Amino acid sequence: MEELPHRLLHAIRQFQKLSHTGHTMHGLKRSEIMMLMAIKKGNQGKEKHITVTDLSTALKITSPSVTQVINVLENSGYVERVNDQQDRRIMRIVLTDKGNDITTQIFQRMEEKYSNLVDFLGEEKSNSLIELLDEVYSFFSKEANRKE
Amino acid sequence: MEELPHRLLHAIRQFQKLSHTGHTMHGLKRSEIMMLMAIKKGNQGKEKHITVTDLSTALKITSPSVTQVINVLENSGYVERVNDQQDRRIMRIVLTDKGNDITTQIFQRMEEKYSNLVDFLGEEKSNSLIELLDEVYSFFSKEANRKE
DNA sequence: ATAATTAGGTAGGCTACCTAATTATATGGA
DNA sequence: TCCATATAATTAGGTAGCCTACCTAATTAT
Repeated sequence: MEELPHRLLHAIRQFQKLSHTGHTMHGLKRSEIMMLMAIKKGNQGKEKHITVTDLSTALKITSPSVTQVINVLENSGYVERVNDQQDRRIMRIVLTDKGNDITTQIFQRMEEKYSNLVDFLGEEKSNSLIELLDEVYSFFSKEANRKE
Repeated sequence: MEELPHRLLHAIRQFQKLSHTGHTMHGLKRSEIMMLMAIKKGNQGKEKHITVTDLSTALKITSPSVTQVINVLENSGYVERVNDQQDRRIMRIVLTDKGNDITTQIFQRMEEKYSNLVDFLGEEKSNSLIELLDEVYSFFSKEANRKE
């Protein structure tokens, strides 16, 4: 039996390779899907629509990266940019009807996919996994900061 | 409290973002480090050195991708290509002394890093995590195959 | 007024992959 | 023995998803 740290390294590496599979639908790329979900989530039940900066924070990518994805989604007619009236530097990102429809479908499919995973793992294990992933995330985030 | 599937999705997404941080040292890229480790591991205690095809399988990337990384490592003097005598189509990849030294250091640092993680989590949780990551991996692999 | 900051955008580059086509070699069967 | 096919690796070119460096416009603080 290999040592624990090596087995952990291997399991993590293997798991992280998954990020490049799946998550494409309706001809949208993974990054676009994540953006649409963040926009819908950010706008839910709020009177003010989400901004580029908020999206950058939510998705943990830089604002130029947000801009690029929004450009694609705007050209495809899924979102619109609306100038804020109070602060004219701010762009608020709004889903079009078409964008809203597709994002609703995306949420449904994601819900389905991850519900299946929860069924597969069981509720207890799913909760442990969330907890463990958070712990590892904070461990590596701390480590990354320490090395700056 | 949000629903379990959504929390799981979020935890997984967040965790997978980690793959783009860390893992660079000695001016080597993540892909190059992974390649060096695979070469050293593949050559350990074997009379025949590892091939491009073996590396492709081990790292789960295509053989053209292996070739590219090997080119960089060869130009930097970390590895050498050696023609197989029995089958001259085959290239065997060998670490140079310089390559071996650096890979030994890489293994040490990885060992240290993941030992720290194991210490942080504790042995029991580390084992659970490995098990859970494997389960999720097999779940999504199955799903990806099903959709082909 | 002016300095500093904030929000967002543009241009260009990088990593880590990929697919398709090509070259070189090996091998099983007519 | 020759050929068709298979296999190993490489070459050529592309893509997704980020990044940095820098810019303008607008706001806030002095």
